[in-house]
Amino acid sequence: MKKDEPMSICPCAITIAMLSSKWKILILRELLKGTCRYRDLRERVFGVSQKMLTQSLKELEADGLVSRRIYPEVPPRVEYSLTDDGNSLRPVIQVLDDWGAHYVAEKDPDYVATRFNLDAPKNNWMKIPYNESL
Amino acid sequence: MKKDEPMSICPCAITIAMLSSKWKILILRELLKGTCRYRDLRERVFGVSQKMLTQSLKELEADGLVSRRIYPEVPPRVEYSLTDDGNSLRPVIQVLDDWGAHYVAEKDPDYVATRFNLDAPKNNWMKIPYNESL
DNA sequence: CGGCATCCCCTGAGATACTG
DNA sequence: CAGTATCTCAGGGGATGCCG
Repeated sequence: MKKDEPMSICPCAITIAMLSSKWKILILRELLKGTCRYRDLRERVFGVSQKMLTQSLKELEADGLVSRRIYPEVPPRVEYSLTDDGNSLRPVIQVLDDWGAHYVAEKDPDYVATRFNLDAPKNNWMKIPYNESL
Repeated sequence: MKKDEPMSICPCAITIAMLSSKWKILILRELLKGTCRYRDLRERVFGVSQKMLTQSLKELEADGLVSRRIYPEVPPRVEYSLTDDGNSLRPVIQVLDDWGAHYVAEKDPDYVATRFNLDAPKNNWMKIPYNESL
């Protein structure tokens, strides 16, 4: 790869960059099921802090994947849902899910456990309800 | 999500976690084309430092996606290639690539540029040869 | 209810120098 | 050629407290 060659941007790197902050995929996964209030996401995306949830939602909104609707009520109500672009991620997330499921199924469970700190009692990341399919 | 409910691990989060270190997807993308020497990867994965390349390859090998073959020669020769598991990522990366390409195509180029620091002269990340398809 | 503002810590990653 | 070994630093992300 010469330095003076014209370059372009790797599309798969773009996608990974957009999805790779710690909680985003779990948030998107939840929103794939349908519109959701902020507090619902806090409950369902197990382990996410309020700061990270807010921050992730903001970025997802800036990226055009999520839309935010505020109802002028007291107490306030805010609903999050996927945009068309967000929904277009469904097959992507599905493929990621399938590959991951196949990977863990064939791997040494101990390796997977240590690799992702599943043992640590404090670790809530990656957790989803048992037997929940995408 | 109750605290006492049995939990399982989100497969798509696993996949994202495995691919989301800064250079991995570009390395894998390169290895999808075929076996490669260390120095070839250094040239072709534009902008990767020698430390990050070594480190990423190590992790990919530990994850069982990449295999490393050393030839007992002087000077040494080391070739990297994808394992079967690594190759099974091809459709995954293809989907990521398609989605990313579609995303940037429809987005405001200025937004994309600022979002990913494409303007910064020092930024080499994400760069691939012009007109190179997956 | 749905956030912001702070403080703080740890790790991912860059830069540089050295080795079998 | 294909790596190690250090040092360094920015910023991702946790914890806590306050606000409209």
